[in-house]
Parts: sequence; C-alpha cells; structure tokens
Amino acid sequence: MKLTSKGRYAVMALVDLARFDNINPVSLRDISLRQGISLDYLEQIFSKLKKNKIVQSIRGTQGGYVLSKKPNEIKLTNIFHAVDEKVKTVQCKKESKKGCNGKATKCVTHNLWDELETHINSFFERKSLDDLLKNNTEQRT
Amino acid sequence: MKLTSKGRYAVMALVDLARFDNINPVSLRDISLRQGISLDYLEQIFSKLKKNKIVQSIRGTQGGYVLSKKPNEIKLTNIFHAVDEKVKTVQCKKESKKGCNGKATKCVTHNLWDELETHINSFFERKSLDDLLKNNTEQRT
DNA sequence: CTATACTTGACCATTTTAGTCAGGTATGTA
DNA sequence: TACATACCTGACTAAAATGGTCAAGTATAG
Repeated sequence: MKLTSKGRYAVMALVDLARFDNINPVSLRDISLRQGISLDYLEQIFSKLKKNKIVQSIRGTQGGYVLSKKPNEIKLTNIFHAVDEKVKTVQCKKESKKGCNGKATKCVTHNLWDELETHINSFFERKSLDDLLKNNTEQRT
Repeated sequence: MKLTSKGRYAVMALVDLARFDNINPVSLRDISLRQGISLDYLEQIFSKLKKNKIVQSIRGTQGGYVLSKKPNEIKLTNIFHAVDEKVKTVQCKKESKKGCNGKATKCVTHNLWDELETHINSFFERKSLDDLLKNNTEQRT
C-alpha cells in the first residue's frame, strides 16, 4: 500500500497556494520553484483541481490560481478525490454481489478492506487545508 | 494509494490455513484451489511468512504448512510486515532531519503522512487472524 | 525409491508512476 | 496591436512496481 506523489504534490501545492493567494493569484511557476515540483506536472495536477472546483484560474499576465473555497472548507478527501488518488483496497467488484474472484462466496477478507477504507477515509475527512496551514506556521522558525 | 494483492492473498491464505491446520498440515495446493491463488505465487508469499515465523513448514508427503502461533496472536500488522506490504506515505527520508525534497525545511505535509501512517497501523494492530475467522464463520450460510 | 510437497531463484509481461515535450490559447500591459 | 506571461491539452516515455510464471532443485513419508 502506498500513497503516490501526485496526491502529496497536490496537497503541498494547495498549502502553498493558501498561504499566498490572498495577495495575488499564484502562478504555477512560483509554486514549482518554492515546492520543487516540476511545472509540467503541476499543470496536470491543477487541471484536475480546477475541474473539481477546488481552484480557479486567472489567465494572462499576472495570472495564476486562487482557491475557490476557504481553506477550512477544503478537506483532504476532496483533494485526493480530485487527483484520482483513491484508496483502492479490493479488486473484487462491489457490484457483483455473488462474490470475489469468481468464487461463490465473498472472499474472507472482503469486509476487512471495506472497514479499512472507511477507517482511512475518516482520517481524510477530518483534515482540512486549514489544519495543515496552522500546523505549518507553528513549525516555521 | 492502494493495497496490493500480495497482502490480500497473504491474509486470505492464512485465514484458510487457520481453518484447517488443526487437523492436518495444509498444502499450498489446497489453498491454491480453495482460494483461487496461483500456486507459484503462494510459494513466494509463504516463503516470506515462514522467514517471519508466522507459519511452519512440514516437508514430505502429507506435508504442508501450519500456523506457528495461535490465530489471536497473529495481528494483521505482522502479516503485512512479513510480505513487505507497508504503508509508504512519504518519500522524504526520515533519517535526513534537514528536510524533504532537498529543501531546507520539512515539507509542509511531512507530519500529515506520519499521522496517517499511525492511523492506519493502529487499525492493523487491532485486528488479528482470529477476528477474521469469527467474522467469516458468522457469514457462512 | 518414488510421489508429494516444500524451496529457491531467475525471469517476464503488464501496468502504474512520475514525469517530459510540444504544441497550443487567452489576456493584461506597454 | 504586439508580446510576454501563464494557463491548457494531449501525446509520449523511462523506470519502477506488480503479479505473476518457469525451471530446477531438496527433503521426507510411505
């Protein structure tokens, strides 16, 4: 089980954005430099964040991105969902009530993964961008 | 983030084992047939489980594997650890106190992933093979 | 002595990841 | 109006991880 860097980058970029977008729109180039993330990759990520209405874009010179909601309204769940970072625990398709792996019965672990998914998602559901902002400010020296 | 099938197979196989090993050692061939997991792949998995003293092997005709502890003493944590299924959240090396991604400061999300890891591990820590056995027995019709 | 079943290690196809590259298009400013 | 900035899109790709297979053993019960 692992968390991909796409999700991590998305969170890092949004924290960065949240810190500066009350002044001006923030360009991806700035985020790229500050966070050490490839510009081209950021563009892919922001394209998804935009589709999911987490950020808004402002084109042209001096353009950039701004959050489309307040930091405390943006849950990590929303971010991960936007960039397709999802907790995939089981392959067994949920639709097929019959069972998993072509067996007649549910595989013995089916319920386990369901529980796990719920457990993890509850964590992401609780955390908002705002929480991270605070946390980070405290840490700065 | 996803859970690989190696971890899932390991749990499935061990539940199977726990159900039958009080009678005879259970051969991988039987598990393979019952659970629909490739025999060759099972061998890889059991090699690791054995190294981590979760199962014992008995060679020869009528041989097979048995659990080396009681089901309630085998936590999911142990199983996942044995088959190298770990929750990898951050790439930033923990050793290098300096920071992540070559930055001078910790990346803003560093603590977040640590928290998440703890959160997930606590789930696996609570669950034992025994829990799954009960759960499964109840479900059988 | 032979069938069964564990043991080991090399190998491989496919998929996913983490990007890069090459073009655009829109728009504020000079 | 020109042009620099910055968003936008899609195709492409190297490297790693995944989910196995294959081959050649070794140990032991019967």
